[in-house]
Amino acid sequence: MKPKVTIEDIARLAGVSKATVSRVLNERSNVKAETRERVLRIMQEQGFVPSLAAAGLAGGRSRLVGVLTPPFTQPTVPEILRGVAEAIEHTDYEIVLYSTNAGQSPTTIVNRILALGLTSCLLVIQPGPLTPRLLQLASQGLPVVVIDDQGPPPELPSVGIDNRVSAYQATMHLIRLGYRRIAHLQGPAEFRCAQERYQGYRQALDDAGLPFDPALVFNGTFETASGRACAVALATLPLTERPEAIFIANDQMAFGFLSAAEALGLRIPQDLAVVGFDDIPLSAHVRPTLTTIKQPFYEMGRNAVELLLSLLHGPATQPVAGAEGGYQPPIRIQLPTRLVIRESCGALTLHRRQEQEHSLSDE
Amino acid sequence: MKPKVTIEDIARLAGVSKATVSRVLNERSNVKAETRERVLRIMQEQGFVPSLAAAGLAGGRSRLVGVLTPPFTQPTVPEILRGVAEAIEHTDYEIVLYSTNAGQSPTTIVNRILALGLTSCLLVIQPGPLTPRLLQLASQGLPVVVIDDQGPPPELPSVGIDNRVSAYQATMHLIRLGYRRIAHLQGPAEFRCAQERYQGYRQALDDAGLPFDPALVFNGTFETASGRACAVALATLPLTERPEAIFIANDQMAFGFLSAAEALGLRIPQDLAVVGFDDIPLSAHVRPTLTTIKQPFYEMGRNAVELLLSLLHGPATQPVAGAEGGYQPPIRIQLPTRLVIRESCGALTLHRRQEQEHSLSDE
DNA sequence: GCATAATATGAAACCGCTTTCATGTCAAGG
DNA sequence: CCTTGACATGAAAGCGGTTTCATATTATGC
Repeated sequence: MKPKVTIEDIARLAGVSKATVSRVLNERSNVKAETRERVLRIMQEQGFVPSLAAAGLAGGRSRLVGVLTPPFTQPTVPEILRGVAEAIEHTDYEIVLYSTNAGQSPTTIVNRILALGLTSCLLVIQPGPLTPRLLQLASQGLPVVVIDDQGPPPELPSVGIDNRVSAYQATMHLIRLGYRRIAHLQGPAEFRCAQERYQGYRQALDDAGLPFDPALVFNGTFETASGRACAVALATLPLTERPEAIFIANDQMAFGFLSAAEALGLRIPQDLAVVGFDDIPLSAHVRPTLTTIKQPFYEMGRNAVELLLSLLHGPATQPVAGAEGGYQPPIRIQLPTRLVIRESCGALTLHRRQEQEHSLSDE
Repeated sequence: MKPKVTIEDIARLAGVSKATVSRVLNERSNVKAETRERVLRIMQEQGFVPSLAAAGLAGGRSRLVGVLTPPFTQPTVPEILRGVAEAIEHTDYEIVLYSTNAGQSPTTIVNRILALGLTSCLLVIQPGPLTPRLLQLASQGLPVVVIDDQGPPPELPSVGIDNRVSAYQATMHLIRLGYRRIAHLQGPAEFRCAQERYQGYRQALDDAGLPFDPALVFNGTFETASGRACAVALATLPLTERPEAIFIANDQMAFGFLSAAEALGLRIPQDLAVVGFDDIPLSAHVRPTLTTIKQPFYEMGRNAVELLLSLLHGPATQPVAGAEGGYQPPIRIQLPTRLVIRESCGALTLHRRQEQEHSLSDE
């Protein structure tokens, strides 16, 4: 291996001290233009790239962003990560990836990450509740940005969507299509987003003056299997009690629902309209294709990085633990979602739609 | 932020020197058992975790594995990465992720990675040819493992599959189903795997005594669009010249083919049987579901990490540049693939199959 | 023309750990 | 009882940067 070019080499070649080279490196203002030029040229010539490790050690802060992710096979993750990676690319930071692959305790992982001292900030992609440890660290000044879920009061700077409004739109879409008995398959209660989506659903019913029937709300786990279970449960309902449509809290469950429905001879959307939530890649390919709320995962990744870096550079990085005065809630970036209309909601089968507009006007 | 516990703190608390603590840390043998115990206990109590950054700096080698990947949205990547992440988790290494998101030159990226001095080894997920720079570095002793593609003679230690044999199986499967005119949509020539798959296809035809018709080989780019283009090209062929089946060099193109075929009124598998290659998640969900060769991506990731670490620890890590004597080709781990039979090849529609065997005998 | 401030640069300490080299200790060997 | 090692440990020198503090240089004001 060729010996690495160090700051010392550059200093010698440029006839200056290491300190000056370091200043050039960090774009400090107090270096004579001429000197800077020379140093930069030499660095260029020598192909010098400063060691992140050394810089981190010496400077006390590092140029590494720790990214904590669920397994990549969770279908929303790759897009988010793509956004993260792309945003990082435009900076001089790098990504250290901590995948919570196995079922380790998140707290353990977080501890390990930080103790390693590599990264000085953290990007957490975590659907579901945050660990107390993370909150504690953040309150101690660790820059953290969370993608996706958020505890009741926003606890950490985060990037996400408005689940309530999005769910409202999804449900309202079904209502506008003329469906009146609309079921909901919700996510697990510990997920904040599951609750919010449920609320959006309720609100839409209310606003449309539709009665709410608790029997039409099913509990899911956000996993495919619970979608299947829900379809089975629906199919066993007496015909008169069957809903005409269902808003399913994520696409993963919707897939399970779709496949079970097919097996049960339930035609989608003719017998039952379905709207999902997420718009992951598969959603455009299942049969029938899934009408769903598109989450801007890529943008979420990008925005999260930007937010994190602004936190890092920004002034207010030091919310002293326990400090009371001047509390301001953590920044939350809320990105817009979009309803993607495909086959499963029945909107594309026009004659059907017209029928429904009739029945709507009856109201 | 709480002040980090350093090796010095531990040393003081244990009443030993930093050097001794370091020895314990690195599991050197020459520490009295009693001392080791004490130090370990104190480290435990203090929740001490050594700084990777400092260790890397001081030791000249680091515990960071650089992983160079294509964008995560390339569908084969997440599974590989999952394998990588899981394998890493069992070690005390961490992953630094370099995603070649934008269209930057790979050489630039590689240079940057190494110059950063963070990582002392590299895992390259790169379909397609390797950059000369990478080869050069590897020959200088940088431990590198490549996943997937491989230049004509294996140039670097790598993990992958036997593309030739797998393609052979795919094609042979079609042949066994009774198809005789079998087309091939191949990947771009600069991809080694594309060539090998083509060879496997040829070989299968030969072995089955089927004539090879160059007009039935189409050039693709491994992207969806070229699958569509191929379907269009096929559809314009006079009926008599149309193939009965096609082996498509990757699933991505197969999807394009499938969707275009549908639009063109070409029924799969009745009018044309299709076999793909990769078995990415979508493959089980497109309509018709895709018969394909399953690549063990997850295992590839795991094996690559293991290979890389063994290279790192192993003795022969120093192939001095230019050294001639005792050359041994780089290790290649070849993982088995599997033919996954789904709808698109027609094997599942039995009656239909019989029909075809009839029409076959007519020829 | 000289005091004073602003600007540019260098010397050296330091970040947390590894490693070399020196030192100290103790058991075996003569 | 005194070597001779083997073993255990400590002191100190880095690793490649950053940062503080001091110093040298130049610009500014009166």
